[in-house]
Amino acid sequence: MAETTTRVERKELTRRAILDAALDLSAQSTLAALSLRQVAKEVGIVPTAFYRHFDSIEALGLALVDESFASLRTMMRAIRRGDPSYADIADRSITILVEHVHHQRAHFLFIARERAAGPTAVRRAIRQQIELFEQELAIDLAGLPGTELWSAEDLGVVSNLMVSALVSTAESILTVADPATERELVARARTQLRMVLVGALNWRSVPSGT
Amino acid sequence: MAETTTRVERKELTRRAILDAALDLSAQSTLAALSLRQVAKEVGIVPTAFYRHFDSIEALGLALVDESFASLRTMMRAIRRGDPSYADIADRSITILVEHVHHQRAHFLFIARERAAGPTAVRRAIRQQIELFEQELAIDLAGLPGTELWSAEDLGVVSNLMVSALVSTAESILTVADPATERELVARARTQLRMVLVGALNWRSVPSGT
DNA sequence: TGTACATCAGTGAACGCGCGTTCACTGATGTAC
DNA sequence: TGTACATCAGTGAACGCGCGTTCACTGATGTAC
Repeated sequence: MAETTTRVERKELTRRAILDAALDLSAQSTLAALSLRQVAKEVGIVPTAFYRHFDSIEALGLALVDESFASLRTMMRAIRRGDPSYADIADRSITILVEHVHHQRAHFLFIARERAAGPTAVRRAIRQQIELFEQELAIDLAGLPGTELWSAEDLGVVSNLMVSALVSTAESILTVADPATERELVARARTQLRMVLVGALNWRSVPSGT
Repeated sequence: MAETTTRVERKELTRRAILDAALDLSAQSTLAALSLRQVAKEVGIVPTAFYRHFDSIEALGLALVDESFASLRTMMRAIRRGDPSYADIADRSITILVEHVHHQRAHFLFIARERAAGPTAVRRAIRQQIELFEQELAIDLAGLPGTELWSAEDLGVVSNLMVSALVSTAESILTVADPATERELVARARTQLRMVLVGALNWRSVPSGT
């Protein structure tokens, strides 16, 4: 029963517990409606001890944004690995997205929610991260065969559309419970990403009125 | 200075004032963080008078969902009018969307926010309305030349993708202040909708591995 | 190794405040006759 | 048209509660010597 942890380690444990509790509790409505006292109670500390770790709920929210996108970046790297053809990049993106949505469910729920409803600083941080995500996807697209002549503008248009579809798919997956519906969603998302790539490769050659 | 309004008319005026105040005040964070007392204060009535009009803030929220989508349906009808070619339907959809986002800004902000963060009943109501919107778009698509052989499934995939892009565009427009950036967003959205249509018309003919 | 002092995560009382909701009420408007 | 009664939107006091934040504190852990 000897104490095996240092003071620094125990502080970090409490910090983690606060982050986890906030992620959990904010799911019931939103960060904006979450009280410091609820979090403290859930963690099992006195309300004032909260201040040893964060200045405010908003500051806590920014830390959660960082955490959530760290897991997204891991996902991005997984998609980028390997040597994907066009069909691959659609398949791989969706497969890995679905896997991460399940594995990091709380983080994805948090982002989906606070993107639109969080405190201003939190919303801004999330938008920045999604833009970054889009830019990285544009770089990936630039490495694919057939895109050599695309402008930076073209790449941006396509990656933005793909990210919109991915965000929308992730949000849909978060709201469905049964696996059958989810499989349909996933199949639809796969088709959509392929359509976007096909459309992007063809659209300049199509007369504007047809 | 004679009273020219009936009791019923005055009650309706107060109800409107409550809805407008809630739409306005909830923009500062979200419906979940909005108090009945704030609304009452803004309207200029005593907190308890709120109950003469709504059972709770959540009930008020559902009324706002109805209102917001009524304006969206007006938009849909505007898009559906006329005899659009493919190029037209993309142009017209974006033009009318942008116009309505400006004109009904508060309603669009409300939907964007509460879709992810509102009380459960409010979220569900919003999702239902967006699905309805998608289904109506699928019907419109079915009337366009070139889609005769598409299955209901195909129509659903395309309309879902288009609605995702439109929702994303509307949300982006709501967050940008300067007209130049907005013009870029609009141009991008136009290109995206055309790409989707081009992709949808071509994708079956493309070998899956290319 | 032992001692004296510093650090600091967590405590607990206290504060003033805004919250949703109850209740009995008021008085202008509406209605029946 | 005039009167007596019913309706009901809005009032105002009161309630118990959870909120964020302040403050002085405790006592285990860490550090200097």
